[in-house]
Amino acid sequence: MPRSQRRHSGYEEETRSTILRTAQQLFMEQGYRAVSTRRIADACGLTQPALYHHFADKQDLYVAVMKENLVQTQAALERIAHRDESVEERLKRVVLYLLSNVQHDHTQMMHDIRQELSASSRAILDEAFQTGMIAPIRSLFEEGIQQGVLLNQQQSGVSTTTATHLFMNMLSQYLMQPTQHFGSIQHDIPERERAEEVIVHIMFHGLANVHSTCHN
Amino acid sequence: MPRSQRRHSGYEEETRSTILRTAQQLFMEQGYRAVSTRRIADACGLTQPALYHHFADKQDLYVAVMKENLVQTQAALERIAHRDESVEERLKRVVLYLLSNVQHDHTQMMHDIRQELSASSRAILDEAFQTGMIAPIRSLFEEGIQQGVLLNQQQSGVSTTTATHLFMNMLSQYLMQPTQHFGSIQHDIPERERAEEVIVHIMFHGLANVHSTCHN
DNA sequence: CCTACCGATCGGTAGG
DNA sequence: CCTACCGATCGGTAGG
Repeated sequence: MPRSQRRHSGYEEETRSTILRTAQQLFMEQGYRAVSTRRIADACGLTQPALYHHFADKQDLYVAVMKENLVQTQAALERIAHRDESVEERLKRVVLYLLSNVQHDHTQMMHDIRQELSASSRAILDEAFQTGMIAPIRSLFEEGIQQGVLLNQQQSGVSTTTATHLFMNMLSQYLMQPTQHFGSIQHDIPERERAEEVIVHIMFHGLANVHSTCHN
Repeated sequence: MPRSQRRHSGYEEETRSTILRTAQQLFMEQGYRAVSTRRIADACGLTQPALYHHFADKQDLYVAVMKENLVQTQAALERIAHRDESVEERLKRVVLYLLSNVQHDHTQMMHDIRQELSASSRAILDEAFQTGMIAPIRSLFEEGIQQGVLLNQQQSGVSTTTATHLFMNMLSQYLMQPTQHFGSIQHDIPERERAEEVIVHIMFHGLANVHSTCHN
């Protein structure tokens, strides 16, 4: 349907969602500080002051972007969690989802939230991050423990929360923006397609040779 | 010994090393873009233009900081690698060293190198990073394979380079700057003191319950 | 949603 | 190593 048939408020909503979508991509790629409000506006075909009709300030826009991102992520992760598959299989799906749909490096997001935002914005995004990403993944680890396929904290010394953070940290390697030619580092990450196998395998079985460690 | 007894060139060297030390700490904590040259100068008790007597520009300072950092890291890691201990034990020492002495979040450094620097600075630091951090840790993984305690790439599907990057990524969780009150996230990372046990344990043995997975 | 503009701050230079 | 200053860019506002 052509844009000219929409009402004015429809225009506003469409513009707002364009800004959100554009800003999300830029913030994900480059982080809060490196993305100026003018670059966001340019990418939307707007002037920079126009952004301030839709969002109070840059922080407000960033918070809105991240909240929407995390709400979508939560829905997707809970859909994955309810599949009738093994915990291991579902964690692989989580990796695949996060790599393809949530391209935001989780350590960069944590850095931005902690270093660039006010205490109130920080509190809002902390909540959304816990609920939208940490909790759904952590419950997969907890389910693995209850099923007896994963060691509990007394046995392994690792809480499900720590396991979740470590799990997500392992993703960041595959989320970094490739650059024109970063020499050997880029060349040294050839297994992008099998990231879910690698990460979940290490998380479950590690790299030890069982013939030398399993029978002690 | 009082400063007034030093020669002029001694002054210059001392100032240069003060700048390097100060800038290192600030860049580590906050990243390239968030640290202005004026803040570095202020922290050194200098005016901002004085920095340009010692370094061509901000990038040049950043490169010098990181190169020095990586040279020290390489020396320390190679000392650890030559100890007469198991690969597992030496990897724990690597974790402890990196957490206490190289407080720079490795994903933040990669981000800065890729996003903020010119191609030539990028090439220089890529080289230093490969030589100073990746290579020493990777050779520990390779030694583990040769000793038969770790699976090789054919067996695990994970190259030693990938293992090294994942290993370092797991550190970032413990390297993030704590903030005044970041709610549950800060509270959810209580095992800072045992980071080396947790990380190396997962890297070797994973979290699977061996009674349900080892005999398949 | 635009034009026009603000003060602040950035990296960097001139000149001594 | 300083003072003084540059153009560029930042986030944000005024006024329509």
